[in-house]
Amino acid sequence: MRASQFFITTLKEAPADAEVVSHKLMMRAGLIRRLAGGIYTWTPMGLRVLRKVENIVREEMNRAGALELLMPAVQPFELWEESGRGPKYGPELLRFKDRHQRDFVIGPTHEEVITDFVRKEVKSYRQLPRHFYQIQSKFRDEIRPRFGVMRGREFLMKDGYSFHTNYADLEREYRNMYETYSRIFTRLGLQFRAVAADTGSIGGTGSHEFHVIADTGEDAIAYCPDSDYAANVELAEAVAPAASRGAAIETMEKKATPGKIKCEDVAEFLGSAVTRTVKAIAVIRTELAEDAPGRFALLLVRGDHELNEIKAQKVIGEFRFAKDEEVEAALGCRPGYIGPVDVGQALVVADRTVAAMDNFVCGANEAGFHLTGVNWGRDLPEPAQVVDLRNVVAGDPAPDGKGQLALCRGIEVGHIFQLRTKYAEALNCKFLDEQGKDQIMEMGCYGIGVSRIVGAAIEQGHDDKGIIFPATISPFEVVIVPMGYAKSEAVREAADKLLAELQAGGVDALLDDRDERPGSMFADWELIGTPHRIVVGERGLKEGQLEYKGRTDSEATMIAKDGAAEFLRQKLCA
RNA sequence: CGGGGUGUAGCUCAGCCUGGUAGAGUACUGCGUUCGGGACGCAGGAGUCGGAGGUUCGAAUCCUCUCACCCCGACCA
Repeated sequence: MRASQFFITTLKEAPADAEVVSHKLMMRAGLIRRLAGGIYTWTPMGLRVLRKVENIVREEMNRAGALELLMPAVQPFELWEESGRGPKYGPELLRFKDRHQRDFVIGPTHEEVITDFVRKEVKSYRQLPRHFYQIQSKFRDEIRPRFGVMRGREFLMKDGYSFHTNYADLEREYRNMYETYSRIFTRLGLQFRAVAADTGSIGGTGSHEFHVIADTGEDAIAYCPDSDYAANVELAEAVAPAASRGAAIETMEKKATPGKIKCEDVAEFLGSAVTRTVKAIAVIRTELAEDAPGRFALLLVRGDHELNEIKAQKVIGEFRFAKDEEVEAALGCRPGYIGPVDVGQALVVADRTVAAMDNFVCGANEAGFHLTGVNWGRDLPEPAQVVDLRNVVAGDPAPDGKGQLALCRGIEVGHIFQLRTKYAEALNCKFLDEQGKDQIMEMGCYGIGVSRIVGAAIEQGHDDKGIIFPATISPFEVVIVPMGYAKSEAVREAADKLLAELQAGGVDALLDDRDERPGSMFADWELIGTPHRIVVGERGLKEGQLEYKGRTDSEATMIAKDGAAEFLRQKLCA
């Protein structure tokens, strides 16, 4: 490829709406351009990267025995009604009507469509197991698209679905995919970690997420440095404290704490520790009738802990945070000074840590006052439920008992699920077994965020000059930068010859024959992140030499002109 | 959806408070000089000042409404 025949649009400054490095650099390097919120055009430069990622994914999926197919982006809404997922998926589904007023959606995922396909095409145990996948644009009407391609509304995804006669075989394929994903992310040159995950709205049981480790990641991951335990914080269990509750030595007292709402402030004001305070979060359980007792509930976590809403939901069902008026109606006090003492009909659910506390501080249900020296059993009834309600924090004991948890952040680039029979049952996807009996199929599903990987790779590989792409996904593997291509016959000849040699050897090379000043060309290619650069100049040519510099090398090195193509081929194999 | 902020040239932003001829840098076009680390000079094209309504002799500037985008909280590859 020659730059004059390609399309290069770099920017000196990133658009103001780009927040994270990968988004800024993708804009600056001209990989993507925004069309609307969370919707991007991939330029020829960006598309090269996307295609390379896609092809690695494809190769490994094929190698693992999965079969590629392509399903429509547009799906009849009927299928979503049949699976029962229509109402649940809700506003994220982009719905529309065709000219006959029939309901359609732009697919956010394809469990329904693939299950419909398989239920129609696969009738016998002899046709199983089967794993189909596709690489296709998805659309999810995200509440808040951001970070460019990392959380777009339209994005490229590899989604695979496997079908089995029994659970053991599903587990086998699940392990196969676990291995395959590990291979894919390794080939992509990413530093990643597989973590146990919540199964979210897709449902099912076993599930792992694959995270690219990056500080800008949207997910928090808890892991144990001393074992292989790793889980999304959404899921990571906060185990019950080892120490049991102490004796009720203090008497309960009401203390004025004017203007002190946050637990830290209250603790400081009272000369106590935050770890002795209890935070009460008022919620409304929306599944219960308006006047049902316990519809209004108080969730208690220690002052320095954070409520885990997913865990809470598993215990008390669907809920939302109570409005100020609702809190006042139930407790006679606005949020800020609420607590679990004397709460009438309200359901009190305590985190395990809170249940083990003694002589603690909490709100007095009276504006401007807190209670100190509060003790379970003496000053208030034992909590109705004692459960794991909070996010784990660094230093918590690991649930596997093998040390302490540490936290890091990650970008979710892959997710594998054991769906079991959830969709097969809803959509009546059956096969005939050896005995000629109808059986529901076991299903697995496996996703990779192809476009997100590009962003994640940049989050992990960049410096102050720009992107540092692994050679496997760089838009070009080698860039040839001639000094005075238009002026010098010798330079032109040498550059053309090297390009031809590299191309003949299957190297993805670009010759920058633009009539630009050297500085701009260097800056452009460092921004774009190509891993290998050859400078062709009259100076070196006189000695029969070219100049080589790897993207992360601090110094350039001179290499023999005649061996340059071979030299680069070896660099690329290394 | 709730809370905060921003909309002026492709991009980054000034001008707005205190109303009076729409600006700079960068990018782009032409010419010349330059040419191994984002060159320089001259000339040029480019903006219904997000949109609508209002106040005013006069609105980018003040008021109202609207739309879009960004940031902080509930989703997911």
